[in-house]
Amino acid sequence: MNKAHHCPLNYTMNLIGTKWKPLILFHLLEGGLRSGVLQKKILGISNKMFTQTVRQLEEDGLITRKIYPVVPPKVEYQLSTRGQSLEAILRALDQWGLEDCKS
Amino acid sequence: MNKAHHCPLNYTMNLIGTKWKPLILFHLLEGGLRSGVLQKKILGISNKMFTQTVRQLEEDGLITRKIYPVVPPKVEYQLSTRGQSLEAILRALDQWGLEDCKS
DNA sequence: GCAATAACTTACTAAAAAGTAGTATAGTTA
DNA sequence: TAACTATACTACTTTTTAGTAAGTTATTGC
Repeated sequence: MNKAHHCPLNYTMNLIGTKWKPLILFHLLEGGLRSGVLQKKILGISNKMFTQTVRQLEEDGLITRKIYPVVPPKVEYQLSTRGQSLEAILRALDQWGLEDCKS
Repeated sequence: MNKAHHCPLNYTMNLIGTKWKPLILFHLLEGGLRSGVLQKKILGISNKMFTQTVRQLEEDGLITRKIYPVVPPKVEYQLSTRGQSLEAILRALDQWGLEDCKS
């Protein structure tokens, strides 16, 4: 918590209110993924934004990063407990978009 | 819909995934508010960002704007039906922040 | 006729987020 | 020994978002 928040919503949005964060979290809902596989699922993301975003998510404790000491590198990301606790919200946001599109 | 979305979540975030939009919507959940009153509730927002954001929300059909032809001006904002449909999500985001803060 | 009012606009600047392209790593395989 | 691999980093530029400060409006009340 590095900023004052008069409203918890504000706090939440500072954590996940960016273009790519919710998308990455969403794609990890079904389980951990290897870095390259996850990145390919996020259509349109640049390589830079991908690593930058997963780094922030890791710093904020929303995902974990497991490094296998092999060559070429192997890295797996998965939701932390804290990240998992966003599941209902992520699915609700997705569902809302799905239904709203119809109109 | 001005952008391609491979995932409805993406669509939703393009609508409300900014610093101020969710906050403004959230403060309208309890009912319509006069412009000045609403703005004072959003601590830290600049006058420019306030009008700019409510304009976008209106364009996107998430809030309505009622103008009373008096002097000095009187304007009231309230959630549209589409905006109301975000209620569960807004409250969930707020609630999540509240509980996450504890840790 | 001049200040006060509430909502809004505009020109300008600053900061944050995102994109592009190139580079590093270090074993493995050809 | 040179290309290949998956992951990540860096410098640089562009785009988007946000902030500051000033101005506009049209009536009311002094």
